[in-house]
Amino acid sequence: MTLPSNQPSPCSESCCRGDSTPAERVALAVTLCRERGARLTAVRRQILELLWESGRPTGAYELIETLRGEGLRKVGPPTVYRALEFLMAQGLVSKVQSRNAYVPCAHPERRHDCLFFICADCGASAELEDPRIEQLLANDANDMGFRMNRRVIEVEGTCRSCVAAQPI
Amino acid sequence: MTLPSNQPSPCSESCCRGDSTPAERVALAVTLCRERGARLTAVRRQILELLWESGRPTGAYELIETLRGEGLRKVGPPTVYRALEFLMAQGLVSKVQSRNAYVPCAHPERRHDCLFFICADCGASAELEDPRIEQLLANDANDMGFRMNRRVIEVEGTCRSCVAAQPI
DNA sequence: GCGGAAAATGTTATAACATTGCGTTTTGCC
DNA sequence: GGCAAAACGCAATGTTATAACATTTTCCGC
Repeated sequence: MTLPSNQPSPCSESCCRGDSTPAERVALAVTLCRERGARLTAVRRQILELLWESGRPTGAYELIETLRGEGLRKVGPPTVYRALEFLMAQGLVSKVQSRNAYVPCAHPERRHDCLFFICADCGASAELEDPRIEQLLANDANDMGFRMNRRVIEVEGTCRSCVAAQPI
Repeated sequence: MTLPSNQPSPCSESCCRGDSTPAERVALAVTLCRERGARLTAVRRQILELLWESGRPTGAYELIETLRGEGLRKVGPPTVYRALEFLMAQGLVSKVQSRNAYVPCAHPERRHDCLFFICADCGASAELEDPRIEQLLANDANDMGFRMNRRVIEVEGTCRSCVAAQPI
């Protein structure tokens, strides 16, 4: 499958691997980490799994609650934050800065910053890639003599299904 | 002055009102608020002033410190957060989500979300407007049936002068 | 000016998010 | 098996933000 490189590609929708199960997502993560010689330990894997199952940006303390509830584990904040740090370093998870929450990344095999559309109504988030925006940002940075590292793009609004469900 | 509408316009640089003093910035804010029937009270004005004087994204608690230091006031967090909320509602200030910090806006007269370039080295931030990026985001949102409200775009990197100052 | 409503601010406490420091356990490797 | 490095558990604490309620200030019609 080859996409024209100047088109945006939605990544949490029905295309891409949008229909993959959390288990499949985690399996991919396991493979990637093995290839990279990175250690996807039990806690780390569990947290990634929870994020995929959650389906929306999830806070660190919410993850702690869930872990404590489901397991026998006694996890503290540092454990979770360290795991999230690892997952972010591997490109498996991204932080939604405007919500202090974390989402799993649809394309961990490619290293890129994510672009998120977050529904204020249902809380769901969709990941998108739009190389045209990347390009413009890169150009703007270049024009200013600015050397770009990371970038955050987050759009807040109402998703299709919540718009549809709304009263006039 | 008429700018071609499809060009990005840097707003904390030497163009735009980049050479305005904090006092001039505050004066503009006073005018705008008067026009709008919004009350730019003492605390609110002071905080806006501090932000302009600071020259970099500044945290709420840092503002509290400074206010306590310079004045006789006994300001608590709620006071500052309420003031920031007001200033943001008026488009006078914007929050840098990736830093939990606040910056004054170069163009309070126009209502728009800001795009920031933040130097990881010196902490300075530059505001930019790029209608082309806005347009692409709007199109992407539209394609997904997503109704867009707010958006956050923050680029982290190294600014021109810090790049220049760096060892090879 | 005066009284009442609305807005803004002060005050205390607490919620929510994140990190430090240090000791213990697990893992990879020779 | 033994060692070093990495990961984890744990307690405390730091940082950012808000809730709830009392008090003060401002606006506005009279």
